[in-house]
Amino acid sequence: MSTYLNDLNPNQRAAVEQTQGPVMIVAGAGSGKTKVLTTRIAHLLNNDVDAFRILALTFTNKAAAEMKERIESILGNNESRNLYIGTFHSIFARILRQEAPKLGYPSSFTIYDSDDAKNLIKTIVKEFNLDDKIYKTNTVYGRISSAKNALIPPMDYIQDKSIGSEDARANKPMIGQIYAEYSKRCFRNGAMDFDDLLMKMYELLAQHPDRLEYYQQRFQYIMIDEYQDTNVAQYKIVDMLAKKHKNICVVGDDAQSIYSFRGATIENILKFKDDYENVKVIKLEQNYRSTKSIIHVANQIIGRNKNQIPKNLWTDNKAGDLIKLVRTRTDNDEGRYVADAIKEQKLRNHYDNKDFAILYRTNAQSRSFEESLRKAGIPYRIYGGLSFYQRKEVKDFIAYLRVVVNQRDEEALKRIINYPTRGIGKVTLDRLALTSMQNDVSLWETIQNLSGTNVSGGAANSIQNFVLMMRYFQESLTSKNAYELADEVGKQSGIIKDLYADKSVEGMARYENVQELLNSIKEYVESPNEDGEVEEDKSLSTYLQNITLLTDQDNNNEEDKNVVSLMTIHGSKGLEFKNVFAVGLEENIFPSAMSLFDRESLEEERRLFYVVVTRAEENLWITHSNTRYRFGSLVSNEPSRFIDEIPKEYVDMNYSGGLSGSSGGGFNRNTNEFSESYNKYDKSARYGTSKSTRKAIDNNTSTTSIKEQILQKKRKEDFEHVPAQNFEPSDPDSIEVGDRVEHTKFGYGKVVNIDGGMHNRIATVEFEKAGSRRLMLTFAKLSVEK
DNA sequence: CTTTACCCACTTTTT
DNA sequence: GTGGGTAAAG
Repeated sequence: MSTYLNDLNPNQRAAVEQTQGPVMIVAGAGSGKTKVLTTRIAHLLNNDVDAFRILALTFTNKAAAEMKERIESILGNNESRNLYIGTFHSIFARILRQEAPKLGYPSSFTIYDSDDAKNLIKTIVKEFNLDDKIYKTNTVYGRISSAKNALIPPMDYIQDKSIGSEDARANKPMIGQIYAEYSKRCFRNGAMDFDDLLMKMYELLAQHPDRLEYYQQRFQYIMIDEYQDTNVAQYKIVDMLAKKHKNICVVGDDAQSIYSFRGATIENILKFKDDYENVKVIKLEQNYRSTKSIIHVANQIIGRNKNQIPKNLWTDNKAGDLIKLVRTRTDNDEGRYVADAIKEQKLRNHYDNKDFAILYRTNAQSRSFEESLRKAGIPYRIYGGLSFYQRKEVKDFIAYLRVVVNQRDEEALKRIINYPTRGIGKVTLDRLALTSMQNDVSLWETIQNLSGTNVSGGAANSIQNFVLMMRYFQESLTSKNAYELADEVGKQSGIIKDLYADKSVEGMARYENVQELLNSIKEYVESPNEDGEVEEDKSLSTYLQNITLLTDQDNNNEEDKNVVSLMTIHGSKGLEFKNVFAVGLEENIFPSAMSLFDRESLEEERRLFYVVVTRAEENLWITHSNTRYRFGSLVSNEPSRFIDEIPKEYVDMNYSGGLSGSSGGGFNRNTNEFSESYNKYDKSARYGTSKSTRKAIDNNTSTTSIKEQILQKKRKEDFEHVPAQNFEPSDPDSIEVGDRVEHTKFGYGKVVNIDGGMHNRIATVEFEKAGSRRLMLTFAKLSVEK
């Protein structure tokens, strides 16, 4: 008998062993959800279920990769190769490649990312002679995307009265027409966008009963991670697939639903029980990740939300430290503070770089942290943001490859037809576009034969040469592997030469990026297939199919492992870190300015706050800055309302001790702003504590030690030092053991020891009232008594 | 036709 | 502060 079941608690084990019938697992943060899912799959395999019969869907590549890895390590063999584990998008893309002809698409269809999609929309808006101030690309794209995620095709969209009046009210009555044209063009270009991967999958199953039958039969066991984040399309597809065998297991946590902007509807998890008969509901409520303090704070926060499934998250872990609250003066100070704190923690508690994460609400906030970490010599990695494949030079190069594989891919063709510049300018392109539109053919077809166009002379000549070159590439498509062909493209097209010629810093970086792309293609060609597909095909087309849905974070270099992680809170879902810095806790940033108007989106922001708090295993810092640069100008933001929602007895305002002083850090109790917001909080405190969270506190056996901490903190606060009027910090390098020093907050004391290196000297100071403290001299602001 | 110089809109969050 | 788009200059 296998031992893997013994590692599970009773509820986890029940979830694993309940393999038949519909199961809903409500899994709180850190309750071992991934462990349950992976063990469950291993258990199925162990009980003679064929890997081919199992489908497991996740939302991110990261989650899918982790599941695969963990199943392999449980099984100790590569039986998992035949499993279908992946994101909704990548699994459906794989199926759609095989079924493409049924839908009229080529199996080598291109996948448009949102940039491609937006460019196409922009083109259409222009062709329709619409005002792009009214028909903003992002808005139109958003409308189309939501329609697709709700499985509304263009004709239904146009005919739907309520949608029509909604668009009319917004003064955008033509969106339906744009949507129709957009779909037509995607189809003609042999391209699907992200949303099509869902919608076309649905159409395949809905319109082809034999395919539905086939996939129902094939996927007898279906598991879905993060079910609270599914949208209507995902829901419908899964529902159809599972209808026959009804062995469907969904895992989710309504408290962590943070993707409604992408069409996710919390309804799906709430109504699951109505969709199937005899649904087994299993709750996982024991948290194995975080300290009691963190869990308590998290429960308090989420307790403020109205809409939720009642649950009681608890932990047996130690009480842990209080939440460290830090205010800084500027965003750069915030960056510096975090870098210094990481340095200090590493020295003091022997943490590795990988034990730290800096989590922010928007990608744009990463800059100040990048800068400070670089200066401090701390290695880091930014996840998300502009991924490698989205960089202009990489996209340009890939555009060549895309056209070689699929000539109809018009977005790619437009990128490269005059890159590097070959004398095919705007006027020429406009003429070509016009002819294409009149004849209703693709741009590629138009440029095959220029006789019907009014393009001539140098431009016509260039186009002919371009066409010849692309045809030449296409001829090698089957004879050359991906790397050989890509290398050829780089050289013949002139891209490499063009990039090499630019000797500026950015230009060199671009050149290196393209070289890196070529390297990765080479690696792809030389590495064995681990996809589970039995294909030794290393052609360019298979390569492209493999990368389009890879956003980033796939290059898990060993050397990259022990680094500080920077990412958005959305990106951090499912991950855990010993030390978490939740940064930029300011009104208009977090909660986002967009969310302040209605309760629902504010609650979603609060769930997001819940997510970031529950990422932390041991220590959680919450930082915010008085001022920061946004859109290039200085703005000042109020502290986030979420800060007030943390029970104040769990907050250590003095944590930043050494940082207090003019450079900010911690709450200065002389500014009454903070106590005001606390008074506000006190009045509403009762409403904040739900029954379930209160129970969690009562169950908390070692609250005493937390109380003890709170008492200690109170004692610390009992003294108040007013610095001398002429207080001026001394040069940190001049401070020696034995000096009598004054600190702005801790008062007078004596330096008893100094350790640490040249630029991060740490002094141990015995203060008369504040006791013994270890302070980093670079920012402690100590004045030596003469 | 290409390069340069300004202007603007941009910041939620992801596949 | 950036990147893309447009208008004028080369």
